[in-house]
Amino acid sequence: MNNKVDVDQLIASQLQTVGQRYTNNRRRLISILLRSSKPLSINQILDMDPELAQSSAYRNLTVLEEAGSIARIVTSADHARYELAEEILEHHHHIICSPCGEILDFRLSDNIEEALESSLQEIADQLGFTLDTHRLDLIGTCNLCKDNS
Amino acid sequence: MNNKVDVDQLIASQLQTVGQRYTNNRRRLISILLRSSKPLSINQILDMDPELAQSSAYRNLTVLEEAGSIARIVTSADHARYELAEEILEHHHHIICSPCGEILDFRLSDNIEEALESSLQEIADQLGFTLDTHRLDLIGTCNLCKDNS
DNA sequence: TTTAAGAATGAGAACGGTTCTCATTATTGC
DNA sequence: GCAATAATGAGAACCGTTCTCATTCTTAAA
Repeated sequence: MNNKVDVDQLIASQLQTVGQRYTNNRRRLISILLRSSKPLSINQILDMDPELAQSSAYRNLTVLEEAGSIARIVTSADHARYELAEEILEHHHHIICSPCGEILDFRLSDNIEEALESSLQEIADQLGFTLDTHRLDLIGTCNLCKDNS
Repeated sequence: MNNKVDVDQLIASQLQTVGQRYTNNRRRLISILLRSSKPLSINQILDMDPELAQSSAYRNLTVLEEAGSIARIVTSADHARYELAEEILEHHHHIICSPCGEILDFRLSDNIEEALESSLQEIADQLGFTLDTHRLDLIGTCNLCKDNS
């Protein structure tokens, strides 16, 4: 899933499945998220493309989320952040700086990730849950915020 | 930390440390959370004690969070939920039903939890983060919601 | 005990991120 | 081309949460 063409085709078909078009505005949003190595807030997205209207951006991000193309990340009460879905980015986790809200992606080693997943599946079975996914966030303070405090 | 007296003393000293009193309203909130086996939304809390004013409940939950006595859990865009801090409840994780928002607590086996934690510490070091905590959420659908769909 | 100073309370106003409305514009199938 | 339908964007509305401020309660000193 490293190729832009492949990503575009996947997203086009994801949108088609939920009866939505891959419009110009939606392509702009995807393009911004493709260029970013980390989840972006609405304001960051709008700053990167001032042609985007806020209301349409929100609406289209919701559509893209419903299509399964992007993921919305809610960490606290402030702005949500958006990134490409795991189907595109691969499964990963987040490390969050609580002072500034910055989020970086990271991956666990395969053996830890696998041990964790089988353990989680077992727990979900016991509790009678059908599992969609899991999310693992590290909460802390980045070097930059540490220096400024 | 199974004894109500111990919990009360711990919270009293946590509040004192941040220059706050353990008032009657704050005791009511703690009592509600102590009686619950799962994180509660504001509305659930107010339903359990109609004497509580909404604005005071919000303010006191914030004070208790700042004192480190309770934790605020934000899962998506809807209401936040509150539970006693890990210092009181022990370290644990959440399994969340995305249709209805219900949250249950669960614990990992010690060996998986330990392997995970040392791996996470390593990652935080590499990225230059000082780690406060981590959170692991399972997202899925509970049996009840499954039956109703 | 008073009593004064500071903290907590609660009703309602304000705030702000997000969603909705609706008139306009673009796209699609015939 | 031409309807029919979908997408767009500006601004209004929504709603969970926070703030304001007048009142009530606590605390500590006398």
